[in-house]
Amino acid sequence: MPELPEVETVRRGLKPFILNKKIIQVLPEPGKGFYGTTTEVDGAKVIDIRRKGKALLIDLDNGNTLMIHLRMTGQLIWRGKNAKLGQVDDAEQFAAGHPSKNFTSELPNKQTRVTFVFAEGKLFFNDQRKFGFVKVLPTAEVELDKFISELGKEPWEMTPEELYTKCQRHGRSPIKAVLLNQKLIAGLGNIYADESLFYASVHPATPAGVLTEKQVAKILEGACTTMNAAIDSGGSTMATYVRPDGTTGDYLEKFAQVFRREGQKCNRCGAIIEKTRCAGRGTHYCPHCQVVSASKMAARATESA
DNA sequence: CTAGGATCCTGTCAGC
DNA sequence: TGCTGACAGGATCCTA
Repeated sequence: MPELPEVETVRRGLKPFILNKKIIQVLPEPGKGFYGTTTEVDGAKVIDIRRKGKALLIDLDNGNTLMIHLRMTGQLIWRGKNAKLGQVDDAEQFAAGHPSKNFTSELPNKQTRVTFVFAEGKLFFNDQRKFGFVKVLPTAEVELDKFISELGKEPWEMTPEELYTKCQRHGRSPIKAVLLNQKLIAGLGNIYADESLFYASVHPATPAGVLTEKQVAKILEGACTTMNAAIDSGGSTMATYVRPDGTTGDYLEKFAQVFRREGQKCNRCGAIIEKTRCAGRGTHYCPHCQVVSASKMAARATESA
């Protein structure tokens, strides 16, 4: 799950709990995604929490930074020392990232990769698959990290012209593949790529090179709009995972127009949303609203002939 | 250089 | 019930 809005939600949500607090001890599970030594972390105070694309950066007062990437199934869960299990208590608990029952179950568990012990509580880094990681870096060298240094601009930092140029350069790639490439544009994952393309009424398989500047601008607008909406609604957190009646759900229900809505009606035109495979990923779209541009142009040519 | 596919890992779900 | 294969909210590595 964790795309830019979820990582931003983690950043904002963790701040009140760990900013200016001391990590008494870090407890990594051996071989499970902690790169560094515990002595680089133990006893250090958190002085800032930043985000670059989908990477979370926790700056420490000893000159080191914890770079955390949640990848597909990572989660960060704060349990205050007075937290009561199963109780949604914003003052004592915070959970965000890949939504799962870990949000409300006892921790650490089998999926816990790293535990950060504070006097005020514990921060758990959980990951169902082992794709996520925590890496200790000198703060001064964060920008040199390969992932960070090659990261593209975030949608709101980018002009439509810039994205259009990238689309031209990768003209034969489906537009969805361009949107998923963090080196070209940072922060979009499978959900927001699909949602942005729905917003712009562009078919995910459209070769990036055939898109007009206007279409690219609309896609960029869609990325900004859908991700901002997700950040505003809290992304995937415990609050959006646990419904008021105590059952669990998915924050996607609140705003997704196409993602995981295959077989349901398009909110715009009523057609049935379809799911296919594009750029190696499950891809959702409305077959009526989102038509491949190339075929659109061909149809127009036929009409005028 | 770009484009496409395999791959890392564990869990879940659909279909026998 | 148990087995099997597909596939998953990400990114990298390898090949052509």
